[in-house]
Amino acid sequence: MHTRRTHSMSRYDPSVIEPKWQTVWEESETFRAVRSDDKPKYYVLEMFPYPSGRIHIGHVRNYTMGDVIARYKLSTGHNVLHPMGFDAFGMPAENAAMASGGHPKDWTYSNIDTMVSQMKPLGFGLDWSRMFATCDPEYYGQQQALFLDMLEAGLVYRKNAVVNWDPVDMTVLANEQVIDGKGWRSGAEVERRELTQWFFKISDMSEELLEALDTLDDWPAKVKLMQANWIGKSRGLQFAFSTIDAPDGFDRIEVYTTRPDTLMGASFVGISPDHPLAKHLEKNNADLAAFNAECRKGGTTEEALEKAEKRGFDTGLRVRHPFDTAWELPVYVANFILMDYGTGAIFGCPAHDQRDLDFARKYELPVQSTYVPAVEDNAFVLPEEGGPAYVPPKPETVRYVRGFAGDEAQTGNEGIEAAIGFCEENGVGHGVTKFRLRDWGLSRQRYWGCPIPVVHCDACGVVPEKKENLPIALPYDEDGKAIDFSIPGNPLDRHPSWRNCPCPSCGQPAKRETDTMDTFVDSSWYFARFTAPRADTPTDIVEADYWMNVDQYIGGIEHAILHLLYSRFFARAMHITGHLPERCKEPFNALFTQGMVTHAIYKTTGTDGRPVYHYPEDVELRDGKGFLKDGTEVEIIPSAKMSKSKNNVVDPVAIIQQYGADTARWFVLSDSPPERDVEWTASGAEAAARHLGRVYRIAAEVAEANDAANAEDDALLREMHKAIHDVTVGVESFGFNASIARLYAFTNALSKSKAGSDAKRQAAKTLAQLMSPMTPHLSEEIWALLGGEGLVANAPWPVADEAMLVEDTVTLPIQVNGKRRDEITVPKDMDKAEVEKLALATDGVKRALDGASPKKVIVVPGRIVNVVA
RNA sequence: GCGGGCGUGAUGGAAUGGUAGACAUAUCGGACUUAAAAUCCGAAGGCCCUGUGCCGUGUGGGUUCGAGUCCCACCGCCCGUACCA
Repeated sequence: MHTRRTHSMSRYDPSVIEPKWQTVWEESETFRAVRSDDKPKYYVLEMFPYPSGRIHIGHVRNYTMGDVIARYKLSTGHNVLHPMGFDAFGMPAENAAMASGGHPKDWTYSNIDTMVSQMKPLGFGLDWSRMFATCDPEYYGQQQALFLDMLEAGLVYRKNAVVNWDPVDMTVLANEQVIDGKGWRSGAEVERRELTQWFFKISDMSEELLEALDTLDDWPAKVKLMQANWIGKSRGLQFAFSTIDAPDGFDRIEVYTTRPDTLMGASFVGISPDHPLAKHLEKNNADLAAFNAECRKGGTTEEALEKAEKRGFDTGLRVRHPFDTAWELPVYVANFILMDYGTGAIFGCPAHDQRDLDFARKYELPVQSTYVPAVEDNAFVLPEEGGPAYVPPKPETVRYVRGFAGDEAQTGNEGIEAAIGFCEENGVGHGVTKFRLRDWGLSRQRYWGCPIPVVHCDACGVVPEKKENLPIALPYDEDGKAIDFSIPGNPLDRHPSWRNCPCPSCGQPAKRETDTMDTFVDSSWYFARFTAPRADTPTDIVEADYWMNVDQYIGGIEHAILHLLYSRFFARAMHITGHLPERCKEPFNALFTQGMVTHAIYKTTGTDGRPVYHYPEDVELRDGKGFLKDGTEVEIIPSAKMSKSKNNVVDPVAIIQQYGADTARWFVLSDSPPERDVEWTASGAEAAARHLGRVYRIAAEVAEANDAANAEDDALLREMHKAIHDVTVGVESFGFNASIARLYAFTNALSKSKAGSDAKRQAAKTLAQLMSPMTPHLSEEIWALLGGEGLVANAPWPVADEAMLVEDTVTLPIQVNGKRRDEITVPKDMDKAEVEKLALATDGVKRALDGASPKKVIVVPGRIVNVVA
């Protein structure tokens, strides 16, 4: 058996070992997912990558975590589906074409080739046969079919919506392309402009998407909380102010408020610059028109709107207070009111809202409290007397002074309900429930996306394309001439022939829709497509029924809201349109959000004044400062998410080539808890490689050893069972770093053990198995070396023997007043009174008590004793 | 601005409300070596009056027999903020 000499196997050489086992896995189809009723299925999925060019260390971290789970589940007897694909549509491909010529398609597929060739040497247990990219016509054609089904089901509609408009480039800008309110290329001040766009009716599902969060037991609480806040269910009062001498059609202004209990403290009415009344009034009011135009400048992000200086314009119009017709309130147009939320109009109560108070002080409007703290507080200053706005949380008890519910102290929520009741009784509006969640605008005025499969016909209007004509594929060129991507705007709009098509309804000449879909659409159903990636319908219901749901989904916390919410919506839409079973409405059973890999950004300023970003490998660090090769000092921005656009990415390929895939995998898992962000540093990779070499050496020695069984065996086997237990718990709870720490300890124990060869071989084989999800190649090698049966990848996961985990005695720390003073070692199940007696007799306790008698002794069995003096 | 999260030695981090710093990195010392590397063994939170002493988990309060952990406030950083993916 032992024909090879220790000498020849004492060196661990990943460049030989790793390709060898990868070939074995591939030839034996170890990770090929095939439907089977023999074993329970397990679907593990990591959020698929964008093909930015090369993989970075964050990808390695993310996909290694998923691979640990996939390999662990395989060895616990599951039929595992672990696929990989590419989220391949999007702006960077167009930007690349714009910057350096070429075609987005060529750029994208070339990047995919590169990234696949970089991922394969990492030895991930993936079913590569299921791979696809969302820019494959076979994928996006099925997405178009889905869109048509959703259109038919009433889940899609058109309406006007605001976009960022670059008035110089005459093009729509993404939020990312708006920098400090200016277009990134032209530098022109961005304007907000309305376009007719396609929308998914996600808001119809607000209530359901909110309530179903409670069923997601294996999702992080923080993600559920973020989604709940984003959906933003609120209870409030909707009513109308009647206007005085207003233009025709504007005799009422509808407002929505979540604090109707502050109605008697109202001081002004505010409307959005995009409110129909504001737009009407600006026609005859040049100053207002100028003010509104000013408000419409700058980007459309909520952040930009909220952070902008709060400004208002007095329209001169007045409304009557609903409970006092003599009480008139001014109507302001205000830049902080969003047309998209509520009715686009509010009333301001400065006493109980800091933003309204700032506004009131700026425009010298009255301030009047409707409630005060329930308990006397000398430090409290009324807002009308110069204090800050008094804004207690709704469940807090207050005393109403101008409310609707009497004098006795009550909570804000009670006051709100009383106010709604009073208003309804008196015919002033009604209580309503509203959601913050808006419908999902999916139209993009860009080339590199999935074309929206509809046709505009002069006679028939907007007509869905026929399914038999799908896919509506993107044209590669302009009828033989290359598309010029350096011209701003969507090339589909100016394509000579692609737009022209017969109307699917009447057959007359018509025009294709040139908007493409938001790339979030592509990523909202790819998980379902992986169950049958070549099907000629969006899903194969038999395959989907077998493989869905995703049992474990893994991805970045940055996707906590949009991607995950859109996917939850799509799963429901796919059920409604017959593409997924009802039980798949929540498609992800368990979610794990891993932290981001961050790295410093190195920045200089180019001759044109724009920032230039430098790769870490081009920067030399000296005394905390960074320099380029030519000696130029760079600005160091401490730590940010790795991003291609900032060039602060670290290429893992060098580490893989130098130390091997197992070292890279072991290293990215070993040092940090997976949910936490990590500042990337390669220092330590060499030490990780040394450790794996040591494990191999120990295993090789054990394979050669020939020592009789002895008294040390039991201790080693106990260590082994404890390691099995702890590593398993770690892997199941994403505590990979804790599992690895435990494996270090077990390796040290094995290395020092004087046990017999049989016990050592058992321990070493178990060590290889426990390491196999993280270091699969090394583990296969050791497994084979020690005569393991078959592949370690397929070997049943070891089970800890409970009897071997139990200790007979336990060491209890003894505290006096919470400070550790001594310890005792006692039988595990010694009774409390006995433990107390021994504890009080220790030198440490006697010294600390100094003759005094203890007031109380707390004995926590098996954990600690605390003497209270 | 708003929503969510994080903060522990030189460094990454460990710790069901129960001995803070496991495990590792870097460092230092020793063994082996002509030497170096590799390997093996060991040390190590801070402070001083060197006592079985005091302090110590971003800052300040609170709950508790006991707080890194729970609660409140603040500071700093990160993520998201609906057209980056």
